[in-house]
Amino acid sequence: MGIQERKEREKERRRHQIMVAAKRVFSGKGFNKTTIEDIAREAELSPGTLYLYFKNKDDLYASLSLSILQYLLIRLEHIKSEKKLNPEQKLQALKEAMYGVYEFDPLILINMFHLQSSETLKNLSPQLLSEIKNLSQKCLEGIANIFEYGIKHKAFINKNSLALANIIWALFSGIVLWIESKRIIHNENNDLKQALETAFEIFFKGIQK
Amino acid sequence: MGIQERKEREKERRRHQIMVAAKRVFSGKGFNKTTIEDIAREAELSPGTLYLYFKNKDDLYASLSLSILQYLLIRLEHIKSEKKLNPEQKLQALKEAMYGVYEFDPLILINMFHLQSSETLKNLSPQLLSEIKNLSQKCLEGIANIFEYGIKHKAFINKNSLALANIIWALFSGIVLWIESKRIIHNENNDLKQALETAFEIFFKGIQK
Amino acid sequence: MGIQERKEREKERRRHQIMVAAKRVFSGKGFNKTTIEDIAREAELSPGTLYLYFKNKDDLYASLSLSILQYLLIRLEHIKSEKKLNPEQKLQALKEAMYGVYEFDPLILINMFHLQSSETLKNLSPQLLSEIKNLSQKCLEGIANIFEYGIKHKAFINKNSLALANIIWALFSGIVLWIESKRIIHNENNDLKQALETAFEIFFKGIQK
Amino acid sequence: MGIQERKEREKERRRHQIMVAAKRVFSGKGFNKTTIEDIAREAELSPGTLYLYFKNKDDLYASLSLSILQYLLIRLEHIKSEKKLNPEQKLQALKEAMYGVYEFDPLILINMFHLQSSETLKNLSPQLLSEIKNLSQKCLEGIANIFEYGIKHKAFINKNSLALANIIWALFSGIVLWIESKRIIHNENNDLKQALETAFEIFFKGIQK
DNA sequence: TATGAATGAGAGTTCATTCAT
DNA sequence: AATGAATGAACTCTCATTCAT
Repeated sequence: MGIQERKEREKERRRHQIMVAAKRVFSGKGFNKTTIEDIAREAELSPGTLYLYFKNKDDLYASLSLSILQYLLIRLEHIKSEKKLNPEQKLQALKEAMYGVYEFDPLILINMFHLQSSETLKNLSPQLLSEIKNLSQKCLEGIANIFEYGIKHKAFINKNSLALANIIWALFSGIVLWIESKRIIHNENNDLKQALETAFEIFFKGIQK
Repeated sequence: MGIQERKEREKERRRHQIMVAAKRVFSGKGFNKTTIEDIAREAELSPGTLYLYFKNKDDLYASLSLSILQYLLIRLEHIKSEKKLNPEQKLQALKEAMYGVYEFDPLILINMFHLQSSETLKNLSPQLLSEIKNLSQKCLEGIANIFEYGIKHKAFINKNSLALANIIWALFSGIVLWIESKRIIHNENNDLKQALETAFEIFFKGIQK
Repeated sequence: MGIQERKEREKERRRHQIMVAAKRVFSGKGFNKTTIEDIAREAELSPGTLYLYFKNKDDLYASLSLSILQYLLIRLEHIKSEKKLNPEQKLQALKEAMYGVYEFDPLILINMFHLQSSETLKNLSPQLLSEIKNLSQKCLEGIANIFEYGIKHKAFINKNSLALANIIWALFSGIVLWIESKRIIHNENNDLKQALETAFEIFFKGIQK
Repeated sequence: MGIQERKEREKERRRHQIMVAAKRVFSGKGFNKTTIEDIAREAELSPGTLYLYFKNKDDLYASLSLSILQYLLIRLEHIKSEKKLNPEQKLQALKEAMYGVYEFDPLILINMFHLQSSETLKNLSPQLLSEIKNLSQKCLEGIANIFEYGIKHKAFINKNSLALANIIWALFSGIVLWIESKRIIHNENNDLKQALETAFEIFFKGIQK
């Protein structure tokens, strides 16, 4: 049992090591220009080994997203459980959670949004796809829950809370991708934090009663 | 003279024919899964012919974006020249222009946002890249101009107009991509128009004085 | 009749114009890197037109050699008809003829030696190949004739004259190609004339009785 | 340790196996008509495998030349170290070395001279090109050394020894290519050995004091 | 479990040649 | 006679994946 456990842990650690390497390479070169060998080299493993831990390249890519969604979900559940916060404070907490997700690992986040908006989605294994769907669904519900709370307390305008969640999520991803894109196209080093701050400020003002 | 003209027109038509085919295939399979032969088959031409009209696959892909940006720019200039509109009406016009862009050709728009947020950008010919930069720059300025107008008229809160333009652009792209992504992941057929409508409503409310 | 003749002459001129262009391009880029379009552009004609004058690319390439062989043949026949020269003087004349051939058009000459030593030979039309064979045969005989003359006059050692002709021809081509190759590899600007001079001097000394 | 060594050896063997196959195919069809797939098939490997051992087609082609130059260099160094030979005997040894090089592998030798006199040179990797330059430079110096020796001993006429080396090298390559070419054009099966013999005889006579 | 050599399908692209005008 | 747009076969090279060790 102890041995089994240790093996389990070691396996998990190996998986993690690969994901860290993958994240770095994907972020630097993008999905298509990244080769399995690049990742293997970065992880100091052989290409074949990667296939012991991930079904294929797509799966490895998508697995990165799972970790960040899990992190976000924890933050959201934490917000939900904070009974003392008023609606506005919850919104502030959401903003911080989102920025926290970005700071937690910008590269992974960008990866995830790329994944979200890309053809890769179509090639995932059904199982992984369903895990992602499941998690992102839960996250959306977590966000919606915050709006629900504000609406119930007559602090926010009466809109469908899930619709609001989708919009704020789209806003978040749009900003992250657009800022990143400007960095590539224009070599501008725009300040994401500032942009997010402003966007949320406007959004919050926009939904207040 | 007449001959020259006719040839010019035919050449343009051929280019168009290829772009239409490309758009369809790219939208269906994504950039990387789309092969030149796919497009050629769709356009009922031979693969070699495509290279008479486009330097390579990247260029063809990016060319699609140019057309839609041009369309948007025209709409924006039109809004600017409408002297009788008050700030709120201009914002409404912007919303309609954006939705118009989507309706003009949803597939191309999605293509463009994919391009914007992807590695493909890094591989474009400098010339084409600069054309895109140039056009999108002008579009952003066009949007900023609307906010400028509202700020000057004390209708909008006093924020940097270009920052606002970036945010609304990010919001727009985020929504389009996110809705599209939900269509793929969840087979949901979400209503983009409704989402845009709500998002703009909130945003407008958020920047009003 | 006059018309027919003029047409004939114009056709010949066009052929010539193409060959001149081809020579320039082939010399600059080598056979394989040269495209038919390159040549057409240089000749200020369209690709299709070239095929009215030459069966294909190989033929065009080989045709260049014919002209230079013809030139050499004339020089050789001239030497043969010079009854007043002694064997040594004839050898000197041969040397000058060869250098003359080089000067007549170095590019074509190099082209021809490349052709001689290359795979292209295998792809020529039988007709063109036989023309080349025929002409080069005659040239070799012309050279052999000079040696024959020297042997008969007891000025040269008694070797098979055709064998000698082959050797001097190989020496000539070897030097031209080798000097050219050094120019490419080492960026050296070796003096072909000097090398030829020395080589012939040694050779002549080597066959004297 | 033993494992490492064995792997090294096997890798070398694989490389060799590919080179043998390449040589055969190149010789039969020439550089341009030879496809990577041809070579792979001949080597009983897959096309991809070739790229594990050679950077590209050009590199594979050029690598063939390296082996023969190395062989020649060894022979030349051997001649140099033979202190008992007089100048004439050294020349005889050079002749034999050259013929030995031909016999060592006629196909490779012809390949190398083709390479030398062709556009392919322009496309080699700088590294490989410099290896070839280096080796051929050393070979030329080795040959020049023999002439030097003869000149010092007053056996040969006083010419620049490197110039003589270039000439004999050009003569050698010229003969090999010309004989090969006659084999292709005329289906003659000329005797290279005889031609070389005669050529060297004349050359030697030509440089003797 | 880990390796990494080998695979081989498949991609983008080129260009000699054709043929309707 | 001249054009040049269109063809499409053929090329080199890449790389995700497998499997014997």
